[in-house]
Amino acid sequence: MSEELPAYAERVVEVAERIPPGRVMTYGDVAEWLGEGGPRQVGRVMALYGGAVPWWRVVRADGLPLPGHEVRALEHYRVEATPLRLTARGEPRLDMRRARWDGSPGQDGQDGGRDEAHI
DNA sequence: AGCGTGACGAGTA
DNA sequence: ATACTCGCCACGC
Repeated sequence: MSEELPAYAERVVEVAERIPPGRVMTYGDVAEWLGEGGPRQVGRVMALYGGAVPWWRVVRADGLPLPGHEVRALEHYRVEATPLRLTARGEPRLDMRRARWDGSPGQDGQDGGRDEAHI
């Protein structure tokens, strides 16, 4: 059976699928990268069709994991060695400074030279 | 038609 | 760092 999803949704999931392990993209970044729609649109698409793609690599600009899926996301982050940062409250949140992916090739890995302090 | 809500983001206090 | 406000767009009542 062919799942015909909207063209915009298809682009969104394609971008999400193209995000390399250990890296993340914000909803706004995906929208900006596509040049269409906004963060909320991307969020809606992910909420509906995100189950077919690595949804944990698409996060909020705050770097806060999805409420309700924190454990699942953190598990993936631990496996993929995604740069994390501990907040004052002791809650693990993504270190956007290093984990953010701009969609350019060559950044599929971590930055070298920098001391990787993944929690 | 208006109004509220949501897997958002940025600005301001 | 937190809390509040506004802008954004699509969906549902």
